Amino acid sequence: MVETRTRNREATHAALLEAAKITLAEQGFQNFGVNAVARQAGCDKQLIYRYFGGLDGLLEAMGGDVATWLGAPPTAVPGTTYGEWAANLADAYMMALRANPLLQKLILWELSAAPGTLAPLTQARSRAMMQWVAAARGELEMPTDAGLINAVLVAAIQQFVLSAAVSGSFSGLPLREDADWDHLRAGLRSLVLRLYS
Amino acid sequence: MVETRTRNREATHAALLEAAKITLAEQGFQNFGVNAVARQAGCDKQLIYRYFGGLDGLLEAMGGDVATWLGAPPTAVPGTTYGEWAANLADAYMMALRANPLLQKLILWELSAAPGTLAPLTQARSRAMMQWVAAARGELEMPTDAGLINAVLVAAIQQFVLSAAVSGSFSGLPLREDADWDHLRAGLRSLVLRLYS
DNA sequence: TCAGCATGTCACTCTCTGGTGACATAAAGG
DNA sequence: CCTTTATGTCACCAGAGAGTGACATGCTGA
Repeated sequence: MVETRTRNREATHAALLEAAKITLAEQGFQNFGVNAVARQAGCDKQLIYRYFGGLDGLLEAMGGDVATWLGAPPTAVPGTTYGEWAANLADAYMMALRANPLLQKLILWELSAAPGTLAPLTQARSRAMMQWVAAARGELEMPTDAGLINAVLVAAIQQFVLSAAVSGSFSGLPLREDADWDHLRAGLRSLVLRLYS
Repeated sequence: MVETRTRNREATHAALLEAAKITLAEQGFQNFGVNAVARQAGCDKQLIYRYFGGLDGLLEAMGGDVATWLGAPPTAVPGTTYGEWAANLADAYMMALRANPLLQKLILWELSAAPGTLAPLTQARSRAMMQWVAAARGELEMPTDAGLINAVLVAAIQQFVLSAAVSGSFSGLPLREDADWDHLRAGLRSLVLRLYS
């Protein structure tokens, strides 16, 4: 019988993982470290070394989780064109990322870290992202230049969300209120539809 | 007669500014601090406090410089359409940013810093960017939705360049060799032209 | 019950950073 | 020549972080 005991390795292990996510989401990667995570978890940092072998191990463990951070993708309605599907997915991704500080911080970290140091998490996130898209796409076939167009969309969306989180705007266009975002969503939708027409 | 003396406030002042740019470009914002800059400049950090009042003052001083970091924008050929102009400018911006680690690190810093802490530099960069674009545009008039389209272009370009610098790719498309970039440039150009047709 | 182990805590070292006061000396002016 | 000031250097402090060895104690099985 495994109840909640004062000493419980599994529970502590899980608590540390949860604390790591909270710390990253709330404090950002700049303040992410063994001390901060242990503080958040309310236990000693020594346990991070014992149970995960250090920060690297903790990051690897977080990587196993990353697929769940985006939630479920929107399901493709059977009758839609590729353009409509792409517009819906771009919209869904933008809103999901906007509501997810943890994922924002991770993306930022990947951009800021020395190359290679964040490899496990980067790969896990990349794979999760692909799966998210693949799950949304039914058996729609892609136009030839969809790869580039979608890359541009994803890139722009990420930059918008990251910039909005820190400055409330990007390149002049305001991204503070919901109305601002609705404006952007509408514009982006028509832009995607035009590109795929 | 102001020659190069062993003691020369102006020269030291300039050396510190230069060292600040080098440090940021080479080490990134994570390692940017009074110690690192002083090391780079080969003098004591005390002088940063004395001549700039601290790191904040040094950043403000860098802000005065920022307009020159992008170099001269491409001049608009008189007979071009807005779409061609936009495609040229996007291409020029992408290549200029790609060749400019200092600007890359600054953008990344702005995205990662706590809101407000980088205000002087952010404003200076924003202003410089506007001037750069304004200098390139002659008396072309913008289509109605050019604001959104251009924002998407700038956002995507920045994300591409930042991601390429750290991982050599973005969302599956490789961005390592010049050939990769040429491919992206061609695709982006046709995409911009289509959007503005 | 009690010995042994797993879990958890503490204290410490080492290094790095930002920041400051005290000191040395080159330059300039009387 | 000598005083004064500006320029530069050094030594130090407090704080935070990574990492580690020693210790305390709850849990478990014999």
